Amino acid sequence: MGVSERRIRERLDTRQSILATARELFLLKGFEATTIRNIAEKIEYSPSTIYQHFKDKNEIFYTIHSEAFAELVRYLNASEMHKNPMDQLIALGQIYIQFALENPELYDLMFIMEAPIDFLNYLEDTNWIEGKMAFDYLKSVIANCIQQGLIKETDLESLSYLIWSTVHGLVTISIRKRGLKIGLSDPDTIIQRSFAIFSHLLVKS
Amino acid sequence: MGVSERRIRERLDTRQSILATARELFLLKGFEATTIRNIAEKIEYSPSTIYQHFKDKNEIFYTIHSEAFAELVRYLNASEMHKNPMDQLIALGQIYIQFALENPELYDLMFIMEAPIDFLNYLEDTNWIEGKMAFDYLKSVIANCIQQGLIKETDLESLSYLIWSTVHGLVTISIRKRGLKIGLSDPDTIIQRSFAIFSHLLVKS
DNA sequence: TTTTTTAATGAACAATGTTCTAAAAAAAAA
DNA sequence: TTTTTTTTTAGAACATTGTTCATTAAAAAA
Repeated sequence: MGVSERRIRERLDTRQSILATARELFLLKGFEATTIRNIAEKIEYSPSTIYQHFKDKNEIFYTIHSEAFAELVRYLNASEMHKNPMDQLIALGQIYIQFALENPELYDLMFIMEAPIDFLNYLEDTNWIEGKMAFDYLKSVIANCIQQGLIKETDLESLSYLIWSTVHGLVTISIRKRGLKIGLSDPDTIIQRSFAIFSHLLVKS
Repeated sequence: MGVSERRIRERLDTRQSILATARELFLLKGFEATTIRNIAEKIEYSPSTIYQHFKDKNEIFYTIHSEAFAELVRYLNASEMHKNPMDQLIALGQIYIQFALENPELYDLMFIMEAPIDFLNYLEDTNWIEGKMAFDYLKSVIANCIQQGLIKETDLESLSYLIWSTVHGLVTISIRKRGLKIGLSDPDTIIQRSFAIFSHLLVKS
């Protein structure tokens, strides 16, 4: 009797609709303004039902954060068209920036906001696998560059952290609204130009 | 009759005690957990009294943010012991990082949190003078480097934005707890090493 | 049909930022 | 000194928030 299968399916459906609604509201109005009651109203359930699917608000946004990482990976995969690892590394940076500028709210959730990390801490989980995997991927590309003598640097971890930090810094100044407020012309343009300078520094090294 | 002077002085005193208490609680428990009622209780006034001195919570934290910038400037001034502008630039980066690691909550407030910028937006003020002045200072040092031929780069603004972004990225990954969670050994050490690599890239360019 | 399991709800709680009206205190005027 | 005016302070109240818990409704199993 496929009855229990149907119930599992139904449970998954409401779970998905919670996530979809949460994401929609989040992209529209931000984290704080996305309330449990708001989500509940939209999916036509009571607020308490949501707590049958998620421990708390943090878990909802941890889940959205995880899905966003899957999207980032889809973006980054495009870098593999380059056979030269140095070209791939530059492409990686550009795509990362592109993702952040096209999805500023999601980027914020993934790399700035506290909610997802708070949920990990609740789980007493010291491993942020989504971030770890992305960073490991970056490291592997940089390792290829070093191996082929395109970059002269032995400290793989520090160099990878530097490169990640640089693109992260470029986009977060803009995302957290510090760029516009100091009279920079166009945020996107200056980010691109700055990254171009950084690329040259790396290639020439 | 110095009575009105005394009253002005008293007003300033309670204002200062609000700020001191807000800062203390903020450093101890963070932004959200620092409530108006909490502050009021500590200074032995009612919550509504606080609203006679500040429009809202954002203004309180905008003010703390401004004071923190004064502290950052005190840190950065130490860089002027270097006569060579390239040395000064490197020192500037190191001191900036030092400030961020020694005052992570304040750095967060200054460069990541939304409260201060929200207050500026409420004022319809498009100018973030604290940030603008700090960035202009950085630009002037970099301009000296370019002028003396120590850096070959004509786009002053983009280069300055790159350098700021890099140190900002280095420290914010750590401050927003993304560093520990990907299995990096010691956050402070890797930040220092990454900045050293970046310095070399800059100097060699 | 009855029992058991599951799902969903509504009311309630404690806490938040903020506002508004009334009271208390202080200063100024008479 | 007494009265009036101004300034400060307080207290209650409002609308929201995340979250919990006892109860009800619904569905499945017996």
